[in-house]
Amino acid sequence: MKEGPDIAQIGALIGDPARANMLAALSGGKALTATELAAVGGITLQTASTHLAKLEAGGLLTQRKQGRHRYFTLADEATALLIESMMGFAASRGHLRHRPGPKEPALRKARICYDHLAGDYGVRMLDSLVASGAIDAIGEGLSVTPKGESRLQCIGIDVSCLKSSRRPLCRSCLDWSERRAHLAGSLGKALLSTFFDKGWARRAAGSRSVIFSPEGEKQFLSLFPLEA
Amino acid sequence: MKEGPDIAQIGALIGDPARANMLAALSGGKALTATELAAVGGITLQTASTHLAKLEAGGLLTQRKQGRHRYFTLADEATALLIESMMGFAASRGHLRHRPGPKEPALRKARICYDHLAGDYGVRMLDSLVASGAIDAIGEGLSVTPKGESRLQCIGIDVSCLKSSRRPLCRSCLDWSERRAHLAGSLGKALLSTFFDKGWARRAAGSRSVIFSPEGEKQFLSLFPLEA
DNA sequence: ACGATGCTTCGGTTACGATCGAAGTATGAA
DNA sequence: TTCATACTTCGATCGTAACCGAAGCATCGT
Repeated sequence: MKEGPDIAQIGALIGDPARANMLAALSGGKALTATELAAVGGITLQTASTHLAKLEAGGLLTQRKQGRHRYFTLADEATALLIESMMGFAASRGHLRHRPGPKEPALRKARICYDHLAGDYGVRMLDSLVASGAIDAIGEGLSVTPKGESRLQCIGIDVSCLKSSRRPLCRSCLDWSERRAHLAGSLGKALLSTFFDKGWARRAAGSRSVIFSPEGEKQFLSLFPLEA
Repeated sequence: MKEGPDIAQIGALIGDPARANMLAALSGGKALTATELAAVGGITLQTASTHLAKLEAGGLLTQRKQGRHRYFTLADEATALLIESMMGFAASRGHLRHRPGPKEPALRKARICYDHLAGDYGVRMLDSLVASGAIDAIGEGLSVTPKGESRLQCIGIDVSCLKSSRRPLCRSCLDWSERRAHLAGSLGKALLSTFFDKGWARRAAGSRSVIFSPEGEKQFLSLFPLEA
């Protein structure tokens, strides 16, 4: 049976706890240094260095050096999607990292997934966009309606401009905490950046959580109401 | 960093070569016995037994005993999708199982992916269905048009009947050999069974290849022509 | 030039898990 | 009952890879 691609290699790469923690941290979309990644992996810098070298050789990471720092990021969106889909799968099988206790409620509420909004708020946003007819959900796919295009324009997002990029405009991404889809793709990214720009939300310090300001939360909830 | 689901566990499960080979074999959709799986993994029966126990405990497999045999299958479609998406990812990073030589051309041409058709022919089928207007491809999603529904009726597939099942009708599945989408979901399954029923094609003995008869190939190609 | 910081490489230890031989259990056939 | 097949469990071996201490580069600040 020497046919087909080798799943075992990438499986083994993701299969080490230290590496898995690093990848999960990087799926927050931010570039991190080797030292930071060593911390999230719970290992020393030397060990982290060898791990990172393996991940890079395996095509999961890219690094760029900047001064005396080395910043690591996930290789591309496909890698981020793989990590996130494995998280969804693991959650569905009850493989939780420690105890299934209360966990981080803030993380379930709103967090970053690569470059877009996930968690309860991410799912709510997509639900609301679909319910109001701004996005068409056909089968597994999503597309922006003309109505939605003008509505997004009001929020300050130029959809036609996003369309010209090579990256898909809308993509649905399975949310591991909600087990439902939220909005990814360039539109998902644009929406989240808009929230940041308007000061409605900000990233938490050392985590993937997204924290809304009281005013931002009010705006967000009125902009994306739950269907009646 | 004790947040979120544990990717490392399933990563490690898939990360062992013997287990990965077993899973790849099972993603052919057929139930296999422990002895058969030991063969594809290249290990003894005892070792295979412990591997299979781990995979089952991890929620990747289910077994049902039948007489003195034990038949193993992938736990569900989500598992099959995960395996296949990892294959796609591995292929995109050039992780091939041995040498990237000529490989199995039959496997690239047509093979089973869980329960539907993949490979060159699988991709061609979806392309043709989209080009002829039988299936709408919106963003990442697929849906059958009224026109397509009547056309499929002629082949002998009752779409409205398939719609009533809980499983999604159309789903696109990334093909690792072609690096393009082919048709999965209940419609993909129905199409492949139809080909089998009509005697157009059959499964190869110990492989995931699908072999078309000369007559079946002719019918298939005329039914799903390439766009001009 | 000097030390400090960020990271890699080397060497050696350690631990985990994959592996198989042998023995044990279950089902079916004679 | 007896033997054969299909599989699991036990026990022991062995190899690999994760790990860290220490030393080696590279870059920056002063």
